[in-house]
This record gives sequence, C-alpha cells and structure tokens, in this order.
Amino acid sequence: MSAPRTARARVRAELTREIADAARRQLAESGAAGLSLRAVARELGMASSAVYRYFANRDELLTALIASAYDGIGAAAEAADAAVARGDHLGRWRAVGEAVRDWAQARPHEYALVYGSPVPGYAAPDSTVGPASRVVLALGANFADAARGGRLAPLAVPVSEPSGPLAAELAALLAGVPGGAEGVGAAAPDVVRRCLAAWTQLFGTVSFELFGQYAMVGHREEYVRHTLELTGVLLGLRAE
Amino acid sequence: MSAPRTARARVRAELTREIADAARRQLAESGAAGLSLRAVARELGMASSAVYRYFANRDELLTALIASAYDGIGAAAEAADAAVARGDHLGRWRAVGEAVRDWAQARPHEYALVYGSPVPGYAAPDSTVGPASRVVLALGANFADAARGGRLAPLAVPVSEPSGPLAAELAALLAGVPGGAEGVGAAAPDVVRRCLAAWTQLFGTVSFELFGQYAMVGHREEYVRHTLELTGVLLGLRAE
DNA sequence: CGTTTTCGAGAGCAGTGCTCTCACAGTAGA
DNA sequence: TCTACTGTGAGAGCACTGCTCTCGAAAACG
Repeated sequence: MSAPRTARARVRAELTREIADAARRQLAESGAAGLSLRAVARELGMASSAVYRYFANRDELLTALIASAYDGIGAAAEAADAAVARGDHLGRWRAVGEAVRDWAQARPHEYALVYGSPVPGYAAPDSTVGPASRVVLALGANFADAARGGRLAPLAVPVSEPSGPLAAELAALLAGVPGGAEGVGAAAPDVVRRCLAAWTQLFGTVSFELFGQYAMVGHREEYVRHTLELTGVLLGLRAE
Repeated sequence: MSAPRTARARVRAELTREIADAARRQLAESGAAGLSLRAVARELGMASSAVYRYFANRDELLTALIASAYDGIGAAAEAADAAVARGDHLGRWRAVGEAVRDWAQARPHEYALVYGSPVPGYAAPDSTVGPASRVVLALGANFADAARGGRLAPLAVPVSEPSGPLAAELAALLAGVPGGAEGVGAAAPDVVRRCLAAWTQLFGTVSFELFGQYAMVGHREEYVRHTLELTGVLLGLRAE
C-alpha cells in the first residue's frame, strides 16, 4: 500500500476503490447473492469486462468487501472499548457489545457477509484472519485485564475446568491478545473459555436479532441489552 | 395433506416430493445460492418449465426446504430431549445441544439455509414459524420443568431482573411451551430469559463452529461440548 | 523514437430464473 | 359415452448473469 508513483498506478488505485465502493452500495441493496459485477460496471459507466482488470472474479471482489467489513466491525469494537475506563470491565463489555450490534444493524448485509452463511464455493483467504480477530481480541483484552487485576469474579457455580490438550491450547491463545498472558498465570484456560463464550453469545445474539429469530420478542432492543448484561455478569465481569 | 383421491393428484404429490428431494440433494452439494431449478429439472428428466407447475418460483422451493430443515432439526432436538430422564436437566440440555450440533454438522447447507444469512429478497412465510420454534420450545420445557420442580439453581451472582413490559412479555412467552407456565409463577421472566440465552448460545456456538469462526481452536468438538456444558451450568441447570 | 505493458470496449459462450404458447392427456359433467 | 374443461409437459424466448477472448488505443519505459 505504498504511494502510487505513476499516474496510471494512482488512477488504478482510485478506480479499484470506486469499484469496491459501488459494490458495497449494491451489496446494501441486494445482498451478497445479488451482487452483480455487470451492475457495478454499469453504475461506473464502464464495460463489464473492464472490471476484470481490477478484480479477477466475483470472489475476489467479495474478499475485498469481507476484509473491509471485518475491519469496520473490529474498529468499532476497539473504539468502543477504548472509550470506557480500563477498570470498568462490565462497562467495556457492554460498550463493545452495543458497538457490534449497532454496526450490524446499520449494515445488515455487510454483517451477514462475514457472520452469516459462508458463500458457497468460497473460502476466505488468510488475509482475512487478522481483521476477523479484532473483536475477539478486544474482548480478550478486557477479560485478561480483569484477571490480571484480580477483578474477574470466580464462577459462582462449580463448573469443570477445561483440561488436557484443550486447556493448553486455550491458554496458548492468550499470547495473542493485547497485554498477553503475563499476570494471568494458571487461570489462563478459564479466562480464555469465558472470553470465547462471551464472544459467541454476543454474535449469536446480534445474528439472531438481525436474522429474525427473535420475532417472538417485541421489545427487542431492550432484550438484547439485557441479555448482553446478563452474559457479562455471569461470566464474571464487574463494573468499577 | 389429505389422501389424494384422483390418480392425477397422487402423481402430483409424488412429483412435488421428488422435486423437493432433488433440490435438497443439490443444496447439499452447491449450497442455497447454487440451487438451480433447471438443474433440478435436468436431474428429474423434465423440462425446466414443467417444474414451475409444482413450485411457482425458486423462493417457493426454498420455503419448502426451509420448512423441512426446521422440522428436521426440531425433531432431532425433541427426540434427544425425550431420551433423557426428565429430572436430569443438565443432561437434557446437553443432549439437545449435541443433537442440534450433530444435525448441523451432517447437513451444513440445510443448517445454513435456516440459521445463516437470510436469502436476500426472501421473507419466511408464517408457515415456517411453527417448525422454527420447536428447538427453543424443547429447551423451554426443560427450563420450565426445572423451575417447577424447584431445581433451577438461582443465579449465583446479582443480576438485575428483566422489568416492566419486557418482563411481562417474557412471562407471556412461557404459555407457549409444553407444560405451560403453571407452577413457575413469578419466576417466569427469569426462566424465559435463561432459556433464550441458552438457545442463543447454542446456535451461536453451532454456527461459529460450522462457519469457521473457531479456526483458532484445534480441539473443536471437545471445546464445543465443554462450552455448552458451561452455559448450561451457568444458567442454573443441574444433573439429577 | 520504438517497444512493451496496461487498459477499455465489444462480441460471444454457457448458464440462470421465468414467461408464454401450444399440444396432449386425465377428469368431470351432460 | 361424448364433450368440455383443466392440469400438465415441452419448447422457444427474454433478460440477465459470470467470465473469456480479441483488438485497438494509450500510457510507460528504455
């Protein structure tokens, strides 16, 4: 992503972005399955075949949109987390949850693109795993901070700890989160499983709301807020 | 669904089923977006236009597949629940969870059709809400049974109860579960919110596993089992 | 300057959902 | 039983899709 040196390279980068933008607009209207390279070309007033100079095929265009969606949702989560006092772990969780939820509500098709059914015959390339983990890493930092400060409440009911290779594997994941595993010690597998559970609950809730599974609940927004709070508390997060 | 009286009606019902079966087969191979009416027609050796005598359009065919998927997953959940001792509430939860997970793993595309992104421009008709609620109703029966028997452990941490109209609405939902709200009393909103949280966590977990979000976890099946157990215990379910 | 690379446009292929028309076969009423 | 009706299958056709190929022009490079 260095600065384009020739005029040609500059206009190429610009056009690439314009195509992606038009595709995103069209995605918002018709969804992933309705995304048409020809329609994108029409909107930009160019021949459909010319688009193939910039994206080799539809999947490559989808990949660009997927990466940008992961980045957008990850940035929203990180910003929300950063805006809350470091020690208010429940507040940080709530903030990240609301941010993810609001982002999804504002861009349902982009959200569905990354957290809905995988596009058939399409495998996300490795370049998307980095952006894809930003949200869970933000959640993980919160849990790790709480554990480090001794402020992660013990699970109030007897639950078997993860054991054996699974425990080792979970503990190893902590090395990837900002702040790392220092100061967490033997609690690492427990901290990571709580984080993954929270992460799963968050996206399960957001998806269910967005995809219409909560049709039986009338006060949906209030319900979502309430259930996220419940999850955070049950998993040991506390306010300052 | 009465018995067809004329020969024509009989062969019509049969062909309708055959078309749906062929579509399901094709769905398993190419996913929802790759489901082609023409390919279905080819497989059955008939003209593509003839299929339209049985399903007005692609969406109607999809609706049939969606309904049958909901029914299949609901039946699997109910059967799993019924096979466990009524008083073993944690065991019932575990059984339903595993059943849903196994069903999804065996038929990923059918699962994605109902719990993945909604097909764009397609709205599920009312005829699918019945089958769609079978799983959550099975879970609800378990929670309600536990509450009735005084065996739903109180949440071990202070969590604000749902209040106001949301609480009333949650309580009202209990009327729909097998066994009803009798004997649950004032705990109804709490029981329902726990059930919905469990339901969300279950499908969040199954979807994340199926859609590849757990790529960082190597011992995935063990992890899924562990996290479902954790959820059940945290939400107050106990073994006999 | 000439050569090479890059790019846009157009035609074309194979496939899609869906509609329309037309001929035929099964059904029901006189 | 004959007739009118209705359900059904086949075929042609429309507008659309992703994608490939070729060709001429323009920009970049030596």
